[in-house]
Amino acid sequence: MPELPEVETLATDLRPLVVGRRVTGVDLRFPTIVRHPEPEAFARDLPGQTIEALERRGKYLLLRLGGGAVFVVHLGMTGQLLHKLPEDPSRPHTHAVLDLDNGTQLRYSDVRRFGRLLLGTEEDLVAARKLPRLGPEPLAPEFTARELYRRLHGRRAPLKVLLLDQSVLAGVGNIYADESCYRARIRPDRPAGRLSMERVKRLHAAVRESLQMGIDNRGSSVDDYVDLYGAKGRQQEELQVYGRGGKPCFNCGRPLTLVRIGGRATVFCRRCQR
DNA sequence: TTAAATTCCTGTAAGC
DNA sequence: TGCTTACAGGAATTTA
Repeated sequence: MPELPEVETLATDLRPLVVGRRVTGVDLRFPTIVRHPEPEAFARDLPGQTIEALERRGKYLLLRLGGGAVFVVHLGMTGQLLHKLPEDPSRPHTHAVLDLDNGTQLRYSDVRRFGRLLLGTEEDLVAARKLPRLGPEPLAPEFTARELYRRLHGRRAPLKVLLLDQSVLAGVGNIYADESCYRARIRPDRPAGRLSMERVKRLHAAVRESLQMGIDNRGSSVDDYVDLYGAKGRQQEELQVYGRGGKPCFNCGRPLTLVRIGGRATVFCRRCQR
């Protein structure tokens, strides 16, 4: 599923294709995928807008338009954004198609429909509770181990739960949370607020390395994730623990433990992670 | 404020 | 073979 590295890959590929382009038409085939404003207003207001910049924030894709407006895409679990020509066949579960002024199309498909499309100013979307307040960007230079320590300190929830909490840290999902804990050699069920500064430093480095490796490999395609052109990433081949419950740990050979933490499947090594 | 539980959604796979 | 059921999970929402 799309997490920070997958959305970053999409943003990097998409930027040169859409920045400077004007949206000439919107075909909204499954209107409820639009969460703000009303689908009718969305389909009416988006055409005519020019995409001036494209950014990633956490797992969100922000396409900045004129006048302070922003077109927001969140892929949920199975959302896909594809760059196509009008004559290309339409995949199943294509919920929205944007026509661009160079004759190409941006198509959004999403089997489970956990994703969402938004349109408005960032302030309005936050005020309407459609765009949550996100924690820091894990890869930003100003995000330090001390900052992570401060955000975890005093919290009683398991580390895994807080790594998944987008208001604590933006962009980490189930795959990279498990991979980061393994890399840091910390049990994901440990109360986050009791970790020593030394261990938080290790965690901080592990989170950043796990995410950067994901970006370098163009994302993990464990479920439906594909890039703009429908191609899979390579990071799923590098995963150490995610999806490997019961299989041998690559470090010590012992079977990896599968548990549920915060309602999420969590895999870790009882010997290598303490 | 924090934490835990529930909900949304459908394709896939396991079990009978 | 064909049916039922459990499971996958990001994040909003509800409850405690």
